[in-house]
Amino acid sequence: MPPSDTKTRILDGAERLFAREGFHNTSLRAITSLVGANLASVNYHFGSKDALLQAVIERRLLPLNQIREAKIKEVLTRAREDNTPPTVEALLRAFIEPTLEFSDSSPGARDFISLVGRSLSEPDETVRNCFLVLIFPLFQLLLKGLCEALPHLPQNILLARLQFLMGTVSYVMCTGGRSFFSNTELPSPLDQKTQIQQLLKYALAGLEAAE
Amino acid sequence: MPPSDTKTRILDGAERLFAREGFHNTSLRAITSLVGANLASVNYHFGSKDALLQAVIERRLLPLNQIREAKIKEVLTRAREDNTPPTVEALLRAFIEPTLEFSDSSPGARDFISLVGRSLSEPDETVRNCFLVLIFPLFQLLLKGLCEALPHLPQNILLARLQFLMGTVSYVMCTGGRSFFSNTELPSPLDQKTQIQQLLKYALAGLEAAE
DNA sequence: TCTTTATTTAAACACTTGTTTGAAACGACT
DNA sequence: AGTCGTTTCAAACAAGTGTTTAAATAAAGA
Repeated sequence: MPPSDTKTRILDGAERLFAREGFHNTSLRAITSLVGANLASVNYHFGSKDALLQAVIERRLLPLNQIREAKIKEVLTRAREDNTPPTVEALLRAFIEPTLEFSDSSPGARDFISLVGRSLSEPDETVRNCFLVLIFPLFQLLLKGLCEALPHLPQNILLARLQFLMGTVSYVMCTGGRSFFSNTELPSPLDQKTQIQQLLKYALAGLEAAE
Repeated sequence: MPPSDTKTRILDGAERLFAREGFHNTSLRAITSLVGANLASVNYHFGSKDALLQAVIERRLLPLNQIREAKIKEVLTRAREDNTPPTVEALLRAFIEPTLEFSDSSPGARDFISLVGRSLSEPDETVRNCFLVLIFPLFQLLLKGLCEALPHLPQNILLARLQFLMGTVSYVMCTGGRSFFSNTELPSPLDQKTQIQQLLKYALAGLEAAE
């Protein structure tokens, strides 16, 4: 038996509700009653609502980031071995693909991804920083890779473009592939696989555009 | 004297706080005490907190959308007159540039833009729909324009790419040009003007990329 | 077995939330 | 003057918030 069954049940419920209703719009009572736990157990196991969010984030983001970091580093070292600059596409794939595989790995993971996707535009600075702190090193590594891949472009331009990329990635993440505009007057949306292909093409062209 | 001074003071305060702290994290007491109004005046003038949000949004978004719609339609009719497809760049400019001019028009407008920028990833569906309903016709018009500009690309692919664009635009809008990652280890960010130039280049390349 | 630690529970706490009330103050009009 | 519709105000309302408490229960070790 794991350290505490209720502890992970609370994590699961919090993940789900934080993702679907937002952090401030989710009460501890909603979480505990969803997973059949006592209200006080949240503060017993986690200490506070903020600490619960922290735990929800770290449980999934730490391992995910480890995978993404390893993949990006692999691209970088391989390029260094071959004495050629890394390709933007390889870097993008290393960053994006693990996220999607992870998103498909479990139903809770999908909620989590949309939670992370919304983190960039989270108004509450305390909440936002919970995410940013964990994402920043990866962001930095990716920027470094892009500088090697596109040495003819100034760093601050690459920084701006990388942030444009973060914008679309976080949008795709928090919509979970579905469109917010569900309307019969619009063409039917792409399936997830081709949507990702398109995302890669779109971002690739944007990042590599002439200055 | 306008219908009620407090009414617009409340709108201003709500706009500012909704943008900076988020809708659910802003209390009516915070708004009224910020602008020196009585708590009950919100319900007197607007009826409810939700209706206040609605009013905040409509006050600025209706005129802004009118401008954007006019500019896009102008591009479309001019292209039809010349019997040539509209250019993607002209469409993009018609969509993006009015937003930025508007954003610089007053300090409150800047807050408002970041509020709108976050709307796409707003977790609360009721809140999100306040924005989407107003943005949808414009979105549809822009898609139609893109279909004319890039007739060799399938509509559903253009739809996906337009949503990617919305992701980066809303990111730029809600950060207000500033980066979330403010760190000395990063290159210094672009000034706003060149950031917009870069955004146009980035989006243009992404939208026009081969299928 | 008894003892000690870890966990769960119901109840209460102090506080904030959006909303409503009814009286007071104001402004414009005759 | 006084009347009428509009606006402001302090106070209260009921409901919901995160957190704490102290007792009850379960689990584990000696």
